[in-house]
Amino acid sequence: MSKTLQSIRGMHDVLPADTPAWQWLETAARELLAGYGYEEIRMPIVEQTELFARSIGEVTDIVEKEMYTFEDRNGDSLTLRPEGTAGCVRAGIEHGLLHNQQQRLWYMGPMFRHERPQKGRYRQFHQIGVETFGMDGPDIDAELIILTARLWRVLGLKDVRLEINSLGSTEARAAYRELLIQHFEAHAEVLDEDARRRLHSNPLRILDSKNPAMREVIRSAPSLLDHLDEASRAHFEGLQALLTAAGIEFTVNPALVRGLDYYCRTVFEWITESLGAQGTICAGGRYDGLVEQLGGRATPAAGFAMGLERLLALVEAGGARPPAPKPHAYLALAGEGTQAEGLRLAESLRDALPGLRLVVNGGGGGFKAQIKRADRSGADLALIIGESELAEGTILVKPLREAGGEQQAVPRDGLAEFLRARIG
RNA sequence: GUGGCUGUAGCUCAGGUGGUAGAGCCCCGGAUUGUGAUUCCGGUUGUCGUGGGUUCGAGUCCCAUCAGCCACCCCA
Repeated sequence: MSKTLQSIRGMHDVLPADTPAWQWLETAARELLAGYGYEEIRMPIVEQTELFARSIGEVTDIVEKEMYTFEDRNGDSLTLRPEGTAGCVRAGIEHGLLHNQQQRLWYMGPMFRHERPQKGRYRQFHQIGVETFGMDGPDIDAELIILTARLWRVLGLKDVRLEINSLGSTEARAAYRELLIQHFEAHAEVLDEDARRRLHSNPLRILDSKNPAMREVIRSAPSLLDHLDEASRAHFEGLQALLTAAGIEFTVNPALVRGLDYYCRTVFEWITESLGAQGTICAGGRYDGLVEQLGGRATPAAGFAMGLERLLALVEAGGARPPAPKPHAYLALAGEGTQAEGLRLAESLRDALPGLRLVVNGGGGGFKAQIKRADRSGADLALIIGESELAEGTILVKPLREAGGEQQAVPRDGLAEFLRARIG
């Protein structure tokens, strides 16, 4: 007795009913990124574990408990990528794309995190990542945000808002962190269990707490924005001016922190209220120190990633239905000798009409059944060859969608021309 | 990793207090010889997530396990 096999928890098949939506989203993103001069890069989905430990941060949740890590046959520790930036930087350093150059790159593909699945969160999920290198001004931060805003327009997304913040330089961020820990330690008696746990792992997130008992201690905490270094302050003000000039609405959220250690200065998140608890559809920021940290020459960098499952869920929630391509025609073949003739005809039609979407009946079946399949296929036309058409050298063309459409016999030699006018 | 809810035909779901399973949709066939989506008639479909236990007997009770959904945590 064989047990039925199923997919791994949190890893889902994308079925034919859903692939049109995926392709629509992917195509929209691809075209938009090309329009801004971004080039695609493709990396392996497996990297040395050390790469992620060194980039994302040893004490982050991702590295501590969410990675799919395993031993290669030769004993190396490998990991299924939990995000794309690390691999992209590694590839850029390895192939000399970054030193003294400007790059605008993007990639798309699956990422893996061993988390408890819930709405908008899966163990295998898909991201489009965009990374820029060699540009240190707020202009490129603004470009990244502006292009995502355009993508939302293309996709018809409405319920999204932008939050931005600045973490300051790596040094300023570390100094502020210490200040914050001191502040909360001084008021340890009012901290709840969550906050105590986060005090040393992620003190900035305590600012996010909704616990009313902690409202006062949070309000009186030092603000990150008051402790920015001068250069970061200028950078952040520059970004805000550029966004305003571009007509992009945003709110500054001083509590916005990204979970990955490598971020500095600008961070941003696109958030929706329409998806439940997992409302971040796109997030990113600047990571000027990462390239050097991974062994390259110091190179300014900024980027973001968007979650495709979440984007698609949002498109769905908004009621938009990406179109599924239907066949133009369905070829029904009933009777002696019609199969060979049908296949030959189909190939000659494909030669003459490269964009033609034509389904040839397979698996036999009676006349009635084949017409029925033609209807089910969604095709506009049924092309019918029975024994009498075979003898006459004609094809019966039957409109399936247009009201009052009459079927007509078309000579075989004229069929391609006849169809040409009817396919987009 | 923690918690709540759920798991019956391909799909959506019924199955009071235990007595070995149903509906709709879908699919297939038929309603005069070669014509779909409507109508009528007929038909197929299940180891009731899995494994134990209680019982004369469990879809129905108990335990475990797997999976899904939602929330916490964290994040795209």
